[in-house]
Amino acid sequence: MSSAFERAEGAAGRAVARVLLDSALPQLDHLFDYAVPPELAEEIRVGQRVRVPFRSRERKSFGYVIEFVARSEFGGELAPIADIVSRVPQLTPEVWQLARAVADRAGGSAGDILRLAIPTRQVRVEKQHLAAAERAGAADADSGAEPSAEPSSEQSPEASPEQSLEPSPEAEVADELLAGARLAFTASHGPERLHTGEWVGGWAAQLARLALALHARGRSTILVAPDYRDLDQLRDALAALGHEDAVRVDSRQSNGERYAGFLRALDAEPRIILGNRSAVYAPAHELGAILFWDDGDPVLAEPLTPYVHARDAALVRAEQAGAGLFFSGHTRSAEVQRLVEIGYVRAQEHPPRRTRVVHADASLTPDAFAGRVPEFAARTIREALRSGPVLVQVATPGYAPVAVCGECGDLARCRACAGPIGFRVVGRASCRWCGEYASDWRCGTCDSRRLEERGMGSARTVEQFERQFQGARVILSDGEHPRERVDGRPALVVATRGAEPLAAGGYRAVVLLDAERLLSIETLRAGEDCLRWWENAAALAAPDGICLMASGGGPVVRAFVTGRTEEWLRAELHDRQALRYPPVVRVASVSGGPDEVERALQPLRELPGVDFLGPTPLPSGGVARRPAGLVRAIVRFDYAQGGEVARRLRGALVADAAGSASRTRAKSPPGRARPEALRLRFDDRGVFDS
DNA sequence: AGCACGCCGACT
DNA sequence: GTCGGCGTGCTC
Repeated sequence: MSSAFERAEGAAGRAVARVLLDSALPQLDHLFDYAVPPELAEEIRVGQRVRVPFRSRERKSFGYVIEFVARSEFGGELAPIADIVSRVPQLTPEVWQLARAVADRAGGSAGDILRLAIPTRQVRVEKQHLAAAERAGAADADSGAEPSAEPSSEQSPEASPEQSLEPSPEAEVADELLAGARLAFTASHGPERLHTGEWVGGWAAQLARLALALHARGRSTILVAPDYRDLDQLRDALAALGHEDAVRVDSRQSNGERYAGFLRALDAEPRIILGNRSAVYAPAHELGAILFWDDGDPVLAEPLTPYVHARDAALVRAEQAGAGLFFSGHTRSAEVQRLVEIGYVRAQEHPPRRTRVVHADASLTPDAFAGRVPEFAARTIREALRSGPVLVQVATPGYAPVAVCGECGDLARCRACAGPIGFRVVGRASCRWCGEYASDWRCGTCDSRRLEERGMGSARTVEQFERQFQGARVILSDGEHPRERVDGRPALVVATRGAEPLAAGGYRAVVLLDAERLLSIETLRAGEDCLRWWENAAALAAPDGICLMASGGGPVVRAFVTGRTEEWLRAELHDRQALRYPPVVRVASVSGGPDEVERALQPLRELPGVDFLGPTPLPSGGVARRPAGLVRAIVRFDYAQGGEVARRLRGALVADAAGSASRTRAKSPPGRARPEALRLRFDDRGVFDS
């Protein structure tokens, strides 16, 4: 950023520090100039966290030093920086540039992105890290080697097999990525045995080899996977290849662990950074590539403002850093498919190895139900159970998803919130929205008090299977009690989608139930999500195992059964083109009071490639306790207009927030934020779902 | 968010 | 001529 400039100009060139303040206020999302006092001139650096006076001489705010300039453009007198919080420059120029660009694209504040990127400091952890780095530096100076920030406790790299540059498929891909390639890769089904004896998905072993090939070339890699179970597999695969010291970023870490990893990522060393969605913002020395596993998983969408999807942040970062991008999955997301079709991402051509899939549609043999599964599926399960584990994927956790009146058959509704009632546990009906137990339930139609179970949750399926397959070991894995692994002995494993355990050697059979129920989820992404859930489950089968689609029909099921998922996705994207649905266009939802929303939309009306849905009234009350009178509009725009749309909506947000202070004071009593305040949300894939 | 500034009506 | 209401805009 300004380092060359700094050296040239010396202390005079650093007389003024430009600082980004910690603040959620959109009006403050720009740089403020501060004088660098003489006593801090020696130590101060770009990227350091500082304490500065703000709003008055006494009140202090925190912020990051973004750059130095010789003199300020600001008209008034500059306040001096009060303090340097830590001598470690926590914000690298690359991450700053990324945060700025990502925030601008999403109509948000850079500070909101930095909160995801930089963990809170832990003094003890930092002292430890700096002491270790100093010791290593001193040791290196003695031996005449390059100074290194590497803590001395780490393994010597020569001891591990990871340094080899031998030709391999991964080495070839690594070279392409380092030349800036952007690739979409469909990973083969099936598990792989590590030389430690552990089993991981073949995809994990492959991504680990790729990350190590990049590491061997002296470059850092960011490896992003949706959840901790995927991350554990990648960690194991890396460890088996001799790389024990990947930097981990995940939500289960303590803040100390997180900060320790962050400091290691900051070191001037190539690192493999392994993490969830926020890992895309990690500092990385000489970033070579960002690798994604299963980018279609919705948990990669950030739930905090400005709601930027990890994939989008990675696209920006790869572009800025000149790094490669690698999207790996058993299926392709609609977003990556779009990137392939516009030629921005290149699809790997080799057909992946795929589990044999058979369709055992119950509707073809209507009398063939012996219990939870059609007779043909039951035979397959019995057969497979003789030699190993069998996976059964079900749609719903709990006992029975739906409760109906035992007299008239009407759907049972919660007395408190009118939500649907179901059985999470056998014999215990409760509301699926508010959780209230339906102990004194009465039917609104016939006044009966008798509730009946409808539908099959995972627990009820287990109950059925214990009867139907007597003597079999039945194992349950769901969101509440996930099982990461099962051994290779015969067992009937019932799992909800996404909670399937990995089986040593792979499952003899994978049975997919409830297709019609999954497909009936009314979202724009239902088809895409189903293909992802099914392919990910099928991938857990042994190479000679079988996958059984036990029900359903229609284009999505057909695409899965015949393995023509890419064709289906192409057609799906083509349909969305006609409808102007994402990801063919971008969307932003603009909500708030009718006047506020109208003022925000006004500047967009003249832009080409932009259209509007609404504004329409938002429902009041509900779980969010939203007041009445609010509206929402959906703005759809071409990618090329994204920058301009975001800039104008952001302008409206700043104006609304600046004016809001006075209006709030005048009217509502002090309390929560002004409800009619303007709210923006870009690229929310849920906007078209009811 | 909090605080200063300034414009307009009501007062000494 | 001056005090203080509150709407407006700035915070380095």
